Amino acid sequence: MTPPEEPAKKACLDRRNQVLDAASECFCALGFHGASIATISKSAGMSAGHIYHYFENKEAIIAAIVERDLNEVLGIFEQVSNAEDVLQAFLNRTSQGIDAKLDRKASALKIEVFAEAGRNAKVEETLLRVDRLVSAKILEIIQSARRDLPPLSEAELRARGEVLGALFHGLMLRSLCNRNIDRRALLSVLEPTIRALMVA
Amino acid sequence: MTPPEEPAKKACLDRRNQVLDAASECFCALGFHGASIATISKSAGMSAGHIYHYFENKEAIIAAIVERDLNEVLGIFEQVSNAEDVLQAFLNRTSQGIDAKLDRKASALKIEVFAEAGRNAKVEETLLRVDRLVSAKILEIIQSARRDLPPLSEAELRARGEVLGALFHGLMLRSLCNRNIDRRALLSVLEPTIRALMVA
Amino acid sequence: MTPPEEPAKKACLDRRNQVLDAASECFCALGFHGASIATISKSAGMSAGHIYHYFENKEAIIAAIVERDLNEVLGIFEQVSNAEDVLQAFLNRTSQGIDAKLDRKASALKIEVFAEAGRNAKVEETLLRVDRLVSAKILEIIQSARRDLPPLSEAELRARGEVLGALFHGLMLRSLCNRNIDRRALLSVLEPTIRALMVA
Amino acid sequence: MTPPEEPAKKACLDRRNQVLDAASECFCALGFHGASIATISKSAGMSAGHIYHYFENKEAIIAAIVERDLNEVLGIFEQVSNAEDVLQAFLNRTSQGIDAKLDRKASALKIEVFAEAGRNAKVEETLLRVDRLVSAKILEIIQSARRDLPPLSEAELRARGEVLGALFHGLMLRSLCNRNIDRRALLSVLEPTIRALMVA
DNA sequence: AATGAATGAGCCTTCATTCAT
DNA sequence: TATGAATGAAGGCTCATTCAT
Repeated sequence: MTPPEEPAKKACLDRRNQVLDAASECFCALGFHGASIATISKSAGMSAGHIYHYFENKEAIIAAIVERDLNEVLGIFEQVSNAEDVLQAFLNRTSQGIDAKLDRKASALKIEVFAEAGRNAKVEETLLRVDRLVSAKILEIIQSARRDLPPLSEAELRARGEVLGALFHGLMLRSLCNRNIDRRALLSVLEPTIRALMVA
Repeated sequence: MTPPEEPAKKACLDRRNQVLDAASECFCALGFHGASIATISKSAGMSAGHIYHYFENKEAIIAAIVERDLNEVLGIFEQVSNAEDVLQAFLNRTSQGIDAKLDRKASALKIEVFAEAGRNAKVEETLLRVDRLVSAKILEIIQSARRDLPPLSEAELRARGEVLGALFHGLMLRSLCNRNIDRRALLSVLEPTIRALMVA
Repeated sequence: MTPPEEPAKKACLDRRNQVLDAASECFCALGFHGASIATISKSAGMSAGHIYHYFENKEAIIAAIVERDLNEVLGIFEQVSNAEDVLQAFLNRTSQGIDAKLDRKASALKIEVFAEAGRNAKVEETLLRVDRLVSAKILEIIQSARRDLPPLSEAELRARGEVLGALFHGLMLRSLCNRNIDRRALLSVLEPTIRALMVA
Repeated sequence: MTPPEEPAKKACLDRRNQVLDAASECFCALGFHGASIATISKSAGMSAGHIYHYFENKEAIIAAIVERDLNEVLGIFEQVSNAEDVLQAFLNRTSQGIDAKLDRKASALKIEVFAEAGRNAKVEETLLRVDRLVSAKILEIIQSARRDLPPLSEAELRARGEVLGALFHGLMLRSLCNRNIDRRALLSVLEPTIRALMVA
């Protein structure tokens, strides 16, 4: 009922983030439905009722987390996109990307987001919105990497973007199936694959 | 009056599958938490209480569905693995694979499974067990496709398997982000990528 | 979620009425907001959750009570309307009408209904719907009593109906203000007033 | 710097009335339970916490409003009672009385008060206390109007007062049932009725 | 005087599960 | 085998009220 005002005070924002951090952790461990407001409030060191001073409802907490996480991803792609040699920048980031995707906790939360998007319009909207931005960035990156190559058809360009996306998204799911993925070997397989998808 | 054992058992199994089918549909549309036993029972044309004659609890229904779905996947890979020309068989299946992954409802359920695995030991066990089998099949397939090529190191082989897996798993997530994926273009990008991962 | 089916069983209807009776009592004593579902369920000898097998929600309980009470009133006016000498029948009922209105418990509940109608669309709808029927009956009664008199204009007829209605409705409020109303004296004042409103 | 006592007290009273006005409006629109302290404080342009500097609790706000409203009514009857020709004065006020009673918002609040009186001792006490005063005034008015007529028995006098009271109280309830009451026709029916109750 | 962060109790509602029939 | 009445434990959320500032 009391959504935070525009020029919210720092203390207020801190408290808000405190909720977000606690909720993130709880959602990771228990899922969106498994983590109750009571759980989160306990983890955030705050009464359950007070959480509603910072968020309209549980869904809004989820949406805020989703927004935060997705924007982080968006930031990374923007960095890559701004690099001199985008292909190289992309490949350089890949290693860190792998580490991120293979972090089971983090992946579990991301997967939760995808699952939630199927039933929660607000989450879906956020997911789609940010994904559109990220996808656009990826297409930019591919085109930028192919500066000296003949341009691709729109359809092919988009398809390559989707496959690249699938590759990284898919690693999250793999991390949940296999705890012992060999990062080094993975990287050595991923690199030529990415290179091929971008500049072949 | 009572029919002999065998048919009775069959009727029982049919009834069980009836629940599983109904539950599958409900879970697809509503998620594991969104679909209540009442919902499922209504959809299965059976009283809520009676469902407990066939399943110990809701978790068991989920586990059974996961088991069934994963075994289906396993079956597909076994078929491919038994083909004359495995690479070609794999590529042939890819088109159908794409259709399956881009079915948003079905993907939503699969994703739900992954999310659930993080909190539900039984589901995780099933997921890991079947995934181990599927992964092994994939490795077989790769090796079979490379019959005339120098063998890969264990690590590289596994990594290629993971990347192939990520590719397909990832498509499910992509389907949730983008409703308008161009199947044909996707296939034309996927084919050389898969080929490269298997026989390059 | 489980609204009662059309051919509901008797036991089920009994149980439903059991809730209605308990709720009526609780609402009388505590008001619609003061009486919680827990209170009602305790008073009905039933778990709180089970109440939702008979009513979609608390509002539906309120609506059912309102409906039941108002229909009772409607029935009385229908009886009067069907009498040989409606004026006399009306006057005869007046005494019982007074008793009903001066029953503080019953009046408190009715007043609660009026108050609730201001904020609860479903209750308002029920109140208005039944009141329309009752009002129409009253107009019929007046006209019937004036069979041998010159007809009234539509406006005057309606106004007389409203004043008659106000008289009885108002008694409920009076009963809440004054515990010691002299029924006999009241009747002797009411009778000529009603007579004048109907046949003067 | 601090202003002298008197004005300070006045400012305090003003602030108090500011709360009362805001609360009145909120209660009209939302009912006693529907209007939260937060709602009221927002409407009063004051923090929720600060309201507790002026009122012990929500109940006290309700009681104060009831007191204020009832005293207004009392004032009106006192004016009538002091008029030269009380019957005429009463009839003159009737038109305004009708307007007041047919104001649905205002009536809803009054009804709310009656409902609340059933559960809230403080409200009931106020209601009864003021009603006693008002009733006494009405009896005075009747007697004064009958100056040249034979006196009524105590019981009959009181009964006439109750019926007059019921008439006006009842109009509030009628206004909630029927939005389209014809004021003019109502007045023309009410006038002879009142006249009869007072001087017949 | 004034704020608004903070609490905690309580409310309505849902749902997995059990059990008498 | 089959039903559905019944329970009880949460869960999300609201709100009167308090208190440090």
